[in-house]
Amino acid sequence: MPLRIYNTLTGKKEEFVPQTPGKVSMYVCGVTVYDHCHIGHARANVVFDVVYRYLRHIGYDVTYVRNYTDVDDKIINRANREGVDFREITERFIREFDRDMNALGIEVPTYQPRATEHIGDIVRIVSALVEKGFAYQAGGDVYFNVERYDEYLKLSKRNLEDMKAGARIEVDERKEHPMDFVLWKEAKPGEPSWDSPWGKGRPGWHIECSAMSMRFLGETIDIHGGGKDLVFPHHENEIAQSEAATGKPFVRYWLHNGFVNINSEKMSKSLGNFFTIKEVLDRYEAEVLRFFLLTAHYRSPLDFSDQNMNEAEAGLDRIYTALARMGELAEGATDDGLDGMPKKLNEAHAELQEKVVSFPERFREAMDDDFNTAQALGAIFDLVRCVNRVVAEAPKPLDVVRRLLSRSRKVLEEAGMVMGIFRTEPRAYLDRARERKLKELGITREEIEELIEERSAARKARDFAKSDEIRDALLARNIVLLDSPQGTDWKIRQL
RNA sequence: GGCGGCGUAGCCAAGUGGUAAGGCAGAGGUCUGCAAAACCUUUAUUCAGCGGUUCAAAUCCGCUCGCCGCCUCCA
Repeated sequence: MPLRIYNTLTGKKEEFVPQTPGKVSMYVCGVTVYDHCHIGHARANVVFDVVYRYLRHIGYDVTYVRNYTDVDDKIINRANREGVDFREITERFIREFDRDMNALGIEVPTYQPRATEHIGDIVRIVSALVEKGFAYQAGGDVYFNVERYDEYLKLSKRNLEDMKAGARIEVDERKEHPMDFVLWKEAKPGEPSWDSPWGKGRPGWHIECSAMSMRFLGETIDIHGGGKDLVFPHHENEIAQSEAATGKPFVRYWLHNGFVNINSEKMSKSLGNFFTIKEVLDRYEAEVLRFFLLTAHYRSPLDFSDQNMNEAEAGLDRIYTALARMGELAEGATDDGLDGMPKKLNEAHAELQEKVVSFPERFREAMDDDFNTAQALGAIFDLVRCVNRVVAEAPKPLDVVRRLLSRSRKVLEEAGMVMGIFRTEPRAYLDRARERKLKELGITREEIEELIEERSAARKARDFAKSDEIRDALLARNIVLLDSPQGTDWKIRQL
């Protein structure tokens, strides 16, 4: 099965065929660096990180560009408000963005250009558009004339007449058509500016992405991604100005991720219903947020709530716990020769063998179907259940079983690499998650272990009243005890 | 007003023509001193509603209801 991708431009899932065999060029619209990132930004970046990882996983050589928009009205406004140079704002939020992305385990793209580093490229494209008659100067501004470009609105599938009818924007008198958009903006006194054939000014919002995409990836690229809210006007305008300038298709596959919602409403700055990445990472492991973001298909809306995050945490915990067991039981075992293994296995073993051997294919099928991470997670849980079953039946497994467990861990970790989860050594993850929660609960590991010791002694003496008293006391503080023949472990109660 | 999307169990969520993955929560069981964890069994004769196409529909078509998004900065 080939990889199939939903293309916003055609409105269909299409087989993915890059223009150069074996190579993929991919551009994703980054953030405007004027404020903290919220989990909507986290989603977009996690989604395209998984796309990037998966494409490489299946053998493509991927060149991935993600920009920083570091000149824009909002940045200037903030700089004015704080009374600082705009670069102070952009530097600060670029650092924050990088820190957030790093925490989320987002791979660093091949190139991370900034708009201000490409003013020359931008001016060249705008000049070409003016020369070709697609753009016109009005005072110190340069506008793109949407009526000259026949295919305008092909991405968002609207038409100019309807847009005019529903327009809520005040129309600038100098525009030839109300929908014309600015390519180059004249600088007001005190604003950051660059020299251009039209005087001092700065780029309009959309042109930078065209310029950087062409600079690093060429005039036609394979994949361009971003949030659904960028379809219009941002990506529509990128297409218009790029294709008008080069006469070539700009992007072959357009990908757009759905929003993160709060109570079914889009999370956004203007509604004020957003959570920053940092806030969320104070409460949850970064992998929990990543896992949560991957529980739904990337194009679907995803509701952020405590309950949903807690469920994601429980799910990830379950997988990590199983991985830890696999690691312990399969220590030193090889995972060779599983396919021709003798049929002397019992039912549970046979099921595990079947599941583990078929897992990579199931995973790939899910991911090939427009990066269906929700389905991929289903396959992961399915395998985890089989593993747990085998482990529950045989605490001291035979060599063949240890080989099955070793392979299980291997295939799960491979899948985890693609999704950017299970990146931590399982015990280390579980310990860290526990420590974080202990702090919240105001109890220490030593305290718990002391009480467990005390309880073990009571149990040995068959003083169950005391034993249960200790257990209940811990439970009241949200510590759950897990007894096993190897001793007593503990975990934090899911709330 | 224009355009687009969504509605699958108590909750989250896959499934786009062949008879409903998975997770969480719930119930019963195994294990346990009792629990917890884990495992086993179980929980949608049915996919918002109504019609239609088809041998066959959650999946295609039409209508109705409800929710959401874009059309203004937005991941």
